[in-house]
Amino acid sequence: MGTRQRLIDTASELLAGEGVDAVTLRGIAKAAGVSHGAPLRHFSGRAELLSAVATRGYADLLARGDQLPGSPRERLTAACHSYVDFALTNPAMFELMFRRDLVDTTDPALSAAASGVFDTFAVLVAAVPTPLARSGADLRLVAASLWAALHGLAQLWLWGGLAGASFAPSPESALAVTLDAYLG
Amino acid sequence: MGTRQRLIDTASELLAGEGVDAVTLRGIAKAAGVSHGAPLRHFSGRAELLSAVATRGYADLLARGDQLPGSPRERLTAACHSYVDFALTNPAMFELMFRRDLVDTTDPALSAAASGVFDTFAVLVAAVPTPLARSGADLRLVAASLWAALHGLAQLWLWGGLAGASFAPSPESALAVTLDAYLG
DNA sequence: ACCCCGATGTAGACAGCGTCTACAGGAGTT
DNA sequence: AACTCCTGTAGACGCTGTCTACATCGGGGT
Repeated sequence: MGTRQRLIDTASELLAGEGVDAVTLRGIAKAAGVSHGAPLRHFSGRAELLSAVATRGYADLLARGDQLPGSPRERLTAACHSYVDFALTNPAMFELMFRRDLVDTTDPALSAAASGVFDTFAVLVAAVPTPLARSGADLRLVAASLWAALHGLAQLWLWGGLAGASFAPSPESALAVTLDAYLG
Repeated sequence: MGTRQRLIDTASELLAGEGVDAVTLRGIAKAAGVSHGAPLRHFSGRAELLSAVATRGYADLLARGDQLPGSPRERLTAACHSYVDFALTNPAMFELMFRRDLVDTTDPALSAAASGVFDTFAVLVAAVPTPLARSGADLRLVAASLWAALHGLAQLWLWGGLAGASFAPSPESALAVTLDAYLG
């Protein structure tokens, strides 16, 4: 296996195990058994390496939402659950994927992977006759709005702010309310 | 004015002007005209200083949603618009407020300010007979879900991902769809 | 066979960062 | 007057990302 791929793998493991702060170029190099300058032979800098990691994160996320069984409505609800579940299961990867300061937002592979996720989700939304769709709303706008709702749910949950004093909802119960709002 | 308050003010200006990455202890100290070690006489570390800045951010946000005129429904929609508008107008502050790695999440003043925002929002939601409320959903759960939807909208917009190829919605149009989903 | 050159990896250096420690002055108390 | 706490300064340390100089090695052209 090439050093480049080994660096990406090592970074992914470090990310999942130690969190996003622990993913430093020098730490990755040490964990991969190379010198601290070796990563710069394969990536222009930290942002480019992390972009490669985040790109694989989007690919993993897409693989979850793709080819789900069931009716259009079932597939959409399954995709929504899957999105939140991905974030809660891989919090560090989820954070990296949406941290503009850590990745190279101009990376074509990264933006392609990200758009792939949204496009697939938009197709799922378009196949379900939601109340919003019946009222004539733009379907891509509905998809963006629902995606944002799921995204905010995951983000706020990871942030820890949804559990206030004397109020500790589960992510599932909040997600159920969200899906109720959109799917009727 | 005391040095402590001057440091908070300087950090806020630096945050708004240069972004969250530029808010370094040494940079704040230089901008405030003190030595690089002076901030540590007033704050235990960077996290505590940034927590004070974020606390004021929550206070500013709360001031926007408080005492809005009109009917309960009008006040809720105004608060929703206000939340997204705050994020889009103060992107660096908004990012800082939800960056757990930058602030001290155990700071009592910070968590109190954050809960104040959510509690105020929850009161606004409880005063409006939404379709979800009529169907018997927990009102605090509805508030959390709607808050998450607004939050995700702001976050994804700042992230830049809502504008895909051949699809460039405005934040307002996406927000309108979101409000439609929750308020019917 | 030889040479050369590009690719790959190493080691050292540099500036910037947060944080710790030693030191200096100044204000207030006893 | 002496002592103590508060505030500020200056230097140091280890960490980071990144740059540069140098070594090594393998394949292609003469």
